[in-house]
Amino acid sequence: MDPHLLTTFVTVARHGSFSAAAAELGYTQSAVSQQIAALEADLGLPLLLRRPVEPTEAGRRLLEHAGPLLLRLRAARADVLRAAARPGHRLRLAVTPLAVNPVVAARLARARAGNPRLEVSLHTCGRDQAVAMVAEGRADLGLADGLAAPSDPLRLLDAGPMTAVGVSEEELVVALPAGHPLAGRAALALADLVDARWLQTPLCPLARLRDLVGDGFPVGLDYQGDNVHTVLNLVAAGHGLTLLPASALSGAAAAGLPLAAPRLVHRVELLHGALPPGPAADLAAVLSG
Amino acid sequence: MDPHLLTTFVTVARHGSFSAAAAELGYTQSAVSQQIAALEADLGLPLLLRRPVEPTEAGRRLLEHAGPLLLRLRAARADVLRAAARPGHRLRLAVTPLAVNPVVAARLARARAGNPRLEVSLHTCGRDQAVAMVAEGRADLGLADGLAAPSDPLRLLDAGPMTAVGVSEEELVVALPAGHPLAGRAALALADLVDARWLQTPLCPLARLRDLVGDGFPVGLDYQGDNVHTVLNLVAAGHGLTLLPASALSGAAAAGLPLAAPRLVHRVELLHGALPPGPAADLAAVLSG
DNA sequence: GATGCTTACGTATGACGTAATGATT
DNA sequence: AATCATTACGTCATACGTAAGCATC
Repeated sequence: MDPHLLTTFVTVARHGSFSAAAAELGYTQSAVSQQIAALEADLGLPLLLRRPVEPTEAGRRLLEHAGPLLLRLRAARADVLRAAARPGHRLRLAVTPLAVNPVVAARLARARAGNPRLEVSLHTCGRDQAVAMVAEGRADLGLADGLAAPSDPLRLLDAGPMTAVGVSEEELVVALPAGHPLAGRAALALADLVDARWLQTPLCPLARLRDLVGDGFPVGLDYQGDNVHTVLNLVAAGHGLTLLPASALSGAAAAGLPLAAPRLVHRVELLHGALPPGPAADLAAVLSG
Repeated sequence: MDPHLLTTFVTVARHGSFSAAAAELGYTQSAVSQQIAALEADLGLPLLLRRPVEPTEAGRRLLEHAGPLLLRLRAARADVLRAAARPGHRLRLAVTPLAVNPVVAARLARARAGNPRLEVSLHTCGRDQAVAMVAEGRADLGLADGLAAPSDPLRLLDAGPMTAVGVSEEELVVALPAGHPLAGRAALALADLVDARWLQTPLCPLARLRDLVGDGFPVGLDYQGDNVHTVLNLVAAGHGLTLLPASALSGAAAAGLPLAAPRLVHRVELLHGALPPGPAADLAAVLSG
């Protein structure tokens, strides 16, 4: 169960080919073959079917473990090195699309005003990627957002010991077309909307909604993108409903109605590993309020 | 960052001695010295101070990562092997002290009645140990209990992909001496008790309580044991209060008052890894109701 | 017959043990 | 002086590359 062999295994499984994996990893075909053979001998089980190359049942289980395992290994190394590295003025933040809300943006401005030498760059990415970037040291801080019950933490990918502190919790609103039959109400209960058509977007994943509330929420349209204006235009055109933080709807093409029950909020959390005193720690302190 | 070297590192750190670690691991002193040197060279940092042998700051960070990492590695291996192993009739359950409540015990009886060949053994241990035992395949199923908000999952140690399903949620009561000034009330709010003295026990860890409710809950007495009768006698004698599932107080020396707010429950979860069809899967199905 | 995985074999790297060296109490 | 970690060196295992073999499309 050498991580080296595990890396090779996941690469082979991803490509469905020994030779392609060998090319990516800088090995010969033969070496990859030997590594897979060694892993299979170690476990006493075949992990891959050949021709076509695809994982066996045991292989699929191992794949489920291998990804997180290798991530944590990289995270451990990065965390140790980061704790020892001398802090700089250039800070990279990994942010999810809706994490930079007015509260966060204002705090960021305050931090920059307090330290003019600070150079900040924001990199938008998905939630798991943000966690991975912080864990692996490719970002100094992370800001991740998501749906949660009030004062409940987000369920983030576990990449080992990492700090996650709540930064803001904001009201969620149901975005729906201006002419929608329910658009006149003062507030909406999610229970009344389980049978409506919903947008499936990374900004409001229906799987998470079902997880929190229960079954239902049929998919009206799947939008693989994180542009709020696009989402609102899709909502306005009747493709489906979605949930957004209230601040994301200012001057929008769609109506936004507060969510009555069950009570859910849009939560933003700040992520970071070990932070030696320095600009990164200062920024983290300002952002977490 | 070879797991091999990581294992050696944690062993050395635990013993505070290269030679003792070498003896435990079956290496020579020299080999251990070389392994630590290799790890330090790989990271470019000293991890241990010598004479006396104790971790540096970087070493402490690595230690935090190494334990869970090695656990997940063993868990991955165990999970793959378990999925392939032929199921037997002897099932080992890792259970935390309060996990076997009347509901669980009744379901276990039902399962045994339904399959007379079933041989079950229960092994009591702490929560993290229970997770580790299931993850590493030293137990077929696990039953873990803890405090949680209603229908919230327990926060268990993450040892990789593992199934955790709720089995029972039960009312919590505040155990207090029969003559206590509050003992006459119908129910109690936790907020009224943050300044009372509390028992610190594995059955009701105050850290978890503070995590869920807020600061306070000063320690009256620390009891390192899991015997409910002992706890109730300590409560009756006025050493401090504690929370227990209602069913644990039948015929007790202390009074038990229902908890009004904030609403917390005693939750039991069933843990298992990959379960091929067989007695283990059948038992899991019965236990999860 | 071409493509792609496996096997055989030679080489080189490195991991451990023995034994000598050095440091600390 | 005794204890314990480090360094030096010899040996053995193993991991990779080259090249030949073999199965599948």
